[in-house]
Amino acid sequence: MDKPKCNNCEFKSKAAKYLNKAELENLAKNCVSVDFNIGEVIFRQGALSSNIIYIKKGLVKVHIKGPYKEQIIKIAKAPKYLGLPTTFHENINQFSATAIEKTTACFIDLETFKQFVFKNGKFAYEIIVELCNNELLSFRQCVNRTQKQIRGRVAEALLFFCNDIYENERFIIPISREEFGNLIDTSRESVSRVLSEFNNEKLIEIEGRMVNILLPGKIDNISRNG
DNA sequence: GCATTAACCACAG
DNA sequence: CTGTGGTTAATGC
Repeated sequence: MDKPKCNNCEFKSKAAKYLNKAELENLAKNCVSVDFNIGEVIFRQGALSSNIIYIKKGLVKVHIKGPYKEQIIKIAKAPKYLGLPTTFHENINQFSATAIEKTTACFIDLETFKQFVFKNGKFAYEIIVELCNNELLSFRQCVNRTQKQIRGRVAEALLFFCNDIYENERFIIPISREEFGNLIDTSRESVSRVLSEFNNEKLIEIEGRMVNILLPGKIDNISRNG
């Protein structure tokens, strides 16, 4: 844990770029940066919090308790705000976040953050843009989870890792098969099966968690057509 | 009926 | 933690 120098932060959010010098100094005074190792909980559902959390670096899984089990909502890559949707009206976290890669997160005092929103329109606008994107994403995830079959959902998840997270056809799946299944709402067995199908069909190469997408076009097709 | 899809179980690395 | 095979239930021709 250390005091960040927000002024010349190399991971400054799009919104924070609109903060002036005085505001950035104020932010620095009311914010701490914390490093997390893989598997460490960044914030936990049910715990009290008066912070906005900004992921500067790393990869995080967002999860929430359902009626039966813990459910992974999404994988979120830095840079991104995470504590946002609930903290304005609630000071109890409504979901949890856990690091799945080495991650650095800033904990920003809620009152300080609110003042920026009240007084700096451009800052607030960028926050709204991020929220809108989040909402759109969760709408899409909702439709896809319900309407696509498992092959489509696995293909979609592979493309997500490939395009949105690693920007590379070769990558290492950052979660277990169990968690993969949880994320796309299916069993670990089905994930295993479909991945080896794709492997046998020469669409991907897979060895453990290492993936190489050989035919992104075909995978994209499967993803689209469910 | 028969085929497809996917979950659950069990067992082996 | 994974991969695979058998079984079972639901759904759609």
